[in-house]
Parts: sequence; structure tokens; C-alpha cells
Amino acid sequence: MAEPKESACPINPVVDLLFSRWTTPIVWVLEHHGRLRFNELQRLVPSITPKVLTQRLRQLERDGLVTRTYHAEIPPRVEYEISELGRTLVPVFRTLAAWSDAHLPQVTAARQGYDTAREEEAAWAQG
Amino acid sequence: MAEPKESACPINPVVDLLFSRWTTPIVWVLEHHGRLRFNELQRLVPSITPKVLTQRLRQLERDGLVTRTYHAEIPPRVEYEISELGRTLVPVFRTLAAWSDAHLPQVTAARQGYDTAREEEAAWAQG
DNA sequence: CGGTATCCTATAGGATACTG
DNA sequence: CAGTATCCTATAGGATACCG
Repeated sequence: MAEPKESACPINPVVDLLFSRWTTPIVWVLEHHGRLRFNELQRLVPSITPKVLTQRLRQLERDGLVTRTYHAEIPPRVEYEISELGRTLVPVFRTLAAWSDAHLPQVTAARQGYDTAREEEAAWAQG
Repeated sequence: MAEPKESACPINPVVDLLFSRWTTPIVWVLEHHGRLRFNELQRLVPSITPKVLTQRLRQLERDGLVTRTYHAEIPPRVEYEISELGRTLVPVFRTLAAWSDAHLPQVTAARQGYDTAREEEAAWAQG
């Protein structure tokens, strides 16, 4: 039998789902501030444009991570809130934050080491 | 004091670091197969091109997650291996895999619900 | 073998203006 | 208020060929 999927990374689907560029900040803000209106979200998520915010909110709503409530008033009022399913991400995010606290400095150090090593190589080749 | 960063998502850096499109599959394969040569990696990571594989390996090497060993033989031999720092990602990946097992079906169901609801809306509007 | 070099396209996302 | 609509650009990544 062929085993073409044996090496496929099993967390790829969840990566695509959760770690698109804007999804984590949006979920994070909703998790920490509770219900939010569109413009509040736009203010709290740094530098996001309304177009992109709409796109990502629709995706999050479709994926069941966020709920959208429309109030037919004048002016209209829309509220976004993290769903039950969305709340299950909290421990996942905590794990990532913990890894970040513990190891991100090492990444920074590794980058500096790599860069200076390459600089020295270049200088040495220059003669 | 201003609090401009208060709402910024603290896991954004680690997301950028770990969840670029190809990094998880590469790290996953290296974690499960041990030392690998360039062409072995290319075979094990489905459909990646040599250009992109090189780019991501360089990034992973610079970030200290992967080590590269060059053997000046003929023909030349290069081996890639996950680093100590890279191995600290294993529990993180396990957390993600666990979330995926537990909740990805709910995401799929939510999508179907969303899509059929929108279809019904459209049909109803059609009349 | 282990990559580069070159060209190309598709998509995400920014800027800006407008609307029910 | 809560989005759309339109236009635009930049980047990631694919295809292919070549090189030390």
C-alpha cells in the first residue's frame, strides 16, 4: 500500500484555521473584552481596515468561533462575541504564550548569532 | 500613560514564527524522521519546491529551530536536524493536535450550518 | 547533491470612497 | 453604524531551468 499521507503534518488544518494573519488578534480581543461592536473591534485590533475585519469576522462566524448578533435598530447595532467553541481556544493560546515567554528570547539570540556569523563570513571572504 | 499595546495579541510573534505556511510540516517531518538530507525532506514534505524548501530551512536555521550540517564530500552531503530549541515545540504541537481532534469536527459542522442557512436565505429571497 | 536563478501568477491585504 | 465597492500593490509561492 502506498502511504502518501503518512508524513503529512496533522496540525496543518488547525494551523490554517487558527493562524491566519488576523484571526488570533481578533479572537484574543474578543476573549478579553467580551461582546464588542464592529467599530470597537476596529479600534482594538491595531490598524485593521474595515474590509479585512469584515472578511475575518465572516470566516470566524462561519467556522463557529464567533457569534454575530444583529439588532435591527436605528442606527443598527451589531455585536460580536466569542462562542463556546471559540473559548476552547483559550488553553491553546495559553500554551503558545507560555512557549513564547520561555523560548522566544532564545530565538532572538539565535538570529543574532546567525546574522553575525554570516557577517564575519562575508568580511573574511572580502579579505 | 497611554496603553497602546494593551490590546495587542501577545501570541502574534510566536504565530509569525511558527505558523508560516511551510514551517509546521517541515518541523513535523524532522521531528519524526530525525536527520534528513535536502532531497529526503523534499520527498517527505508533500509538493514543496526546492526554492521554497531552501527559504524555509534558512529561516528555521536562523531562528535556531533546525540545525544544518554540511559535509564537504563528493558528492556533497547536507543534513538537517531539529534542534534542542525546536524540540520544545513538541508539546505545543501536541496541544494543537489535541484541540484538532476534539474540536475540528465542530468547526466542520458549523461551516455546514452556516452555508445551508445562507442557501435558505437566498432561496427565500428568491421567492 | 544541494541548491540558485528567473519568471510568473494568485492571493492577501492596504487605501480610499461610498451606502442602506 | 456597519459595513461594500473599487482599485491597487506587495509578497508568497509555483514552474522550470540551470549550476558548482
